Amino acid sequence: MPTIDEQLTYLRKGLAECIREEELRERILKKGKLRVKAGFDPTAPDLHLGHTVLLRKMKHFQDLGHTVIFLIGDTTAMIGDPSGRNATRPPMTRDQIDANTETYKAQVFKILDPQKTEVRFNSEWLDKFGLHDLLKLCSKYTVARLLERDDFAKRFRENTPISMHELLYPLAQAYDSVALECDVEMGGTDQKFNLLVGREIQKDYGQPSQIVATVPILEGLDGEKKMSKSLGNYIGITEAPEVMFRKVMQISDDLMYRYYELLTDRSLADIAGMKQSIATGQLHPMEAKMALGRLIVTDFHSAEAAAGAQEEFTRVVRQRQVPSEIATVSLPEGVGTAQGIRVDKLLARIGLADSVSDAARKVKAGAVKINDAVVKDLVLTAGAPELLIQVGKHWRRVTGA
RNA sequence: GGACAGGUGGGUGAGUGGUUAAUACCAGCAGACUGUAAAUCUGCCGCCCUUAAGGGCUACGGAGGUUCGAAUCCUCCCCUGUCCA
Repeated sequence: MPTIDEQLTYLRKGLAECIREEELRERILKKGKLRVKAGFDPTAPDLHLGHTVLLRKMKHFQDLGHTVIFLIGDTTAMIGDPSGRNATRPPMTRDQIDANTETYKAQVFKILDPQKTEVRFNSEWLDKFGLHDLLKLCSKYTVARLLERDDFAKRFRENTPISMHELLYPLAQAYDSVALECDVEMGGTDQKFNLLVGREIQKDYGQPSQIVATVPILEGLDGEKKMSKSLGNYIGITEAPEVMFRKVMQISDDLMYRYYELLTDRSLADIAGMKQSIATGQLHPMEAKMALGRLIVTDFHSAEAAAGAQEEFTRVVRQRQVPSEIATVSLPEGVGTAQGIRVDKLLARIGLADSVSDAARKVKAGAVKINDAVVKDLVLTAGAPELLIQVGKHWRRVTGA
């Protein structure tokens, strides 16, 4: 067993903040096995690398023998965390939640140890929560304190609406910690306020205050906004090796170091050294980025898959050769005319364009290649048994022409 | 309950009767360049019909109305905010 200092060093690495570390030390020494919670929204079961920053850290707690509680906020999801735009969401059916939970498990256990993980739902206690309970909970906190939260403060200042139930979100989340008797709650830095409310509320319910550990929010592929599915700047952990690898290669050099730090086990010293080598020209940034791609693909697939993904990237992207795997579709109905095949309609039908109009625009822009020749005419007259179509970086093979 | 202000395309945000499918910026897509990095440059950026020229439809919170013509004017409704009670 590592010493307490070694344990703390292990846990601290990659944390944005730990409130408070002394308490964490004491708690570990006193209690040994801690209960570490993090909450997840049941509406978004598709995990991406942004989520894995937190999951990796949770795994570190498990590595030291602690219990991780993977909390699915099925009831709080009806409120929606106020940082989101749509404040109220329709309730989900039990079936939907269960299905999403299974999806979650399949993904989460790529990182977490199932033996040391409790999967829980906050409907377990929040569904029984009556007005009396709610009033008691509300009496423990003040409006002024709630309005300290960044986004509430901003919206209040800018006179944008804040609905009553949104104010309840941090309290409900805090109560989860009471119900689960958490020792530690983890979340992204954007969760800091909610996590701190948990500390206060636990005290009011006669429990020791949880330690709050936040992880940085991972920037998306654009390097600006946080990684999210709705922004489309994500790498999903169930994506194909080739896709993951290509997406990694898309990120900027600056972002690469950040990804190394938050998504791999490379030490900070290592990363600094790599940065230095690149600055002096000893290491090509592309090599470093490909190494990152291999690490990430290996985590979610395998080393072989990673090597294959890199080969594919080299062949398709760098050498501009035809991808080894191209989706094959048969020629859809209604795209043929007496003169030939209507390329715009074809592209729209097989998903290479958003609409027929969009497809026509792409053809006009010279972005469409069929059998390696740029398409200039909307009507394709040449009768080939098979069409190899390329629109930018998207490919399709069409049979039955 | 009263007075006032506002609701425009994925986002921000112009536009106060026609020449506006709607300025600009961001995002997005495609092309050039390249390490499919960044930066830069170019084109595109509602839907449908038409090989093309061109045509049709839908759109500025919702519903009506005025007008040859409305995002722009009027009425009612919905939503948001401010002030008063």
